[in-house]
Amino acid sequence: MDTTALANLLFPDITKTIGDYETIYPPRDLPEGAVVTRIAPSPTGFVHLGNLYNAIGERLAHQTGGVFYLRIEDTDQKREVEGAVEAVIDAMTFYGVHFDEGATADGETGDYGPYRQRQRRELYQTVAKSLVLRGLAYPCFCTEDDLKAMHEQQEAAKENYGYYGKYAIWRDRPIEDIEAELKKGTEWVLRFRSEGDPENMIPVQDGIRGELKVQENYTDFVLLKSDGIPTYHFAHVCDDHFMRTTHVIRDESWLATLPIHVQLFDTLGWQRPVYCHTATLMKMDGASKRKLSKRKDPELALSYYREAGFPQEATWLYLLTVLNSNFEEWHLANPDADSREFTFSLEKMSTSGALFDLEKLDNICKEYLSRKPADFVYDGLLQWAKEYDSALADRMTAKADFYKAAINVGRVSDKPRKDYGSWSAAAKFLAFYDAETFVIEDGCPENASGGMKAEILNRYLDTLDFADTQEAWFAKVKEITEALGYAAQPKKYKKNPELYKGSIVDVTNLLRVALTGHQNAPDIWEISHVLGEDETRRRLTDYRDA
RNA sequence: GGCCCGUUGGUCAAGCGGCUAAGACGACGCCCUUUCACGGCGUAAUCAUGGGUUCGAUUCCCGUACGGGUCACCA
Repeated sequence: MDTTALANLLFPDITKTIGDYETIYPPRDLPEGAVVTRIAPSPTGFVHLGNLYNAIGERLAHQTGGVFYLRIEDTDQKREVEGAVEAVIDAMTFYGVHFDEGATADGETGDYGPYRQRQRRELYQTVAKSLVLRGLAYPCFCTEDDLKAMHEQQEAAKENYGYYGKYAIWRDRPIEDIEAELKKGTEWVLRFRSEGDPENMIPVQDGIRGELKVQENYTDFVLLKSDGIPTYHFAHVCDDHFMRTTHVIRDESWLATLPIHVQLFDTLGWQRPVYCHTATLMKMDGASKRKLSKRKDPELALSYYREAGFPQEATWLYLLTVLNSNFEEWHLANPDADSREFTFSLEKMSTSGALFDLEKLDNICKEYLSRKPADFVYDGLLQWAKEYDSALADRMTAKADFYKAAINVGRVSDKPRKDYGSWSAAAKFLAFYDAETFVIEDGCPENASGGMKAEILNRYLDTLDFADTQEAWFAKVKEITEALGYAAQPKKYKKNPELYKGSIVDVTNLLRVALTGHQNAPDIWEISHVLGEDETRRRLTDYRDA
């Protein structure tokens, strides 16, 4: 076979060589050990948790004086959605992920571009042509139906699926046949001519998993699709070589095609990057685990967390505890330190698929928010509200001091409350403070309902004096409690329930429901002072008369 | 079906040949407490399984089971 003739037949317009590109994209001038990595999403409009998960590469890159960039894998035009690139950048920016180079909303920055694969067509074709020249690639004119029939045949014969051996019908065709098809205008793909033997096991060093042994690839996989655009496999190898990527961090589902990638790097004589295959986040489905699914699981979408309003930094705290097994310990020892001060290491990454634990996320967020000053919480909530609850945003803006005071209840203490872990939960929790959103949600405690309700509230209203200190106020509550036949100490009531109508818990909970609509709410005295005397009296009276 | 990856308590996990097998979340119990919280203390684990290697395996090797992933001109 005259490979030069074939190469020119297939790629008449390609005049550059691989060597030219080596000059265009020289090795990066970086310190020893610097990590160059990236995230490489496809612009489907769906930004998922995994994208953020793999953005952990940023920390690795910046911690070593390396580079973190964004590449857009838009080789599948069918799946592309308008505005998807902006969505990725927006989501990453929201979570504080910073790119040193790569695609931007309206263009790109950096010397190793273009960073959108479809704009790198010439580069891929140049590499493809060189492979044809070396006799390592050839055109295949099979139709989709041909391939389907082949697959069925293999299934029936219980043979391995794929384009190989006797099934690789275009592998050794004479150039005349190829020319004839080309003349007819038949669509073709470019396939890699694999010399691999499935008996050979290739050792691959994985940055997370250690030494892996993969079977050598024996199928003639597709390099270039019929539209001349590369498959993921080919684009990945060309790009990560010429963009001088040192570490490829990606989901473990790519482990299955690792043999192809390794084979490509090796035959092109390029140094393989360090592959780092992360474990897939799982979810419980009935009794079994399964991969988080785009269709079934809303929590796979990154927007889910933003909408729910989990604070960005706290979301990272959770992700980091899942990603790096020694992070949690570090964070416990340095609760106020920025998570970026933590030295991230690949070796500490988990290799088995973890169940995504929303409960723990919530707990981490609660802990995080409880340590923040009221102003911070106010700002965060307001920002969230502007996007997802404009009515709340308006109220917060109109009554900023009031909302700050409400947020501050139970906060200034060495044991701050942990009432909410997300902005949406905060919005719900704080609703009772504002007269505009106040509703009674819980019932009155049993021992205080009926006849005693009005009695208790009347007595309380009579003695209520906003000038009282918290101590004086509580002394009065106790007086009322005892005067009406309730035990001032819950313990006493527990011991002799027959001696009392109930305990102080019933009395205070009644007040709590009247003022907040809930049996679970912070300190009554503090709340009252946020509400002000008029509103406090109004609520107590309304509840008495209800 | 082929190939690949994984398997320590309900969940996340530490452990990298010798330990009473950390810690966190959740659960439960107790305590603190003038209410709601917060907090403190405590309870619960035959490291999937069989066989090696070794004086000694949760840790190393092989098999089995189970779980997951992947076998496209999608990434």
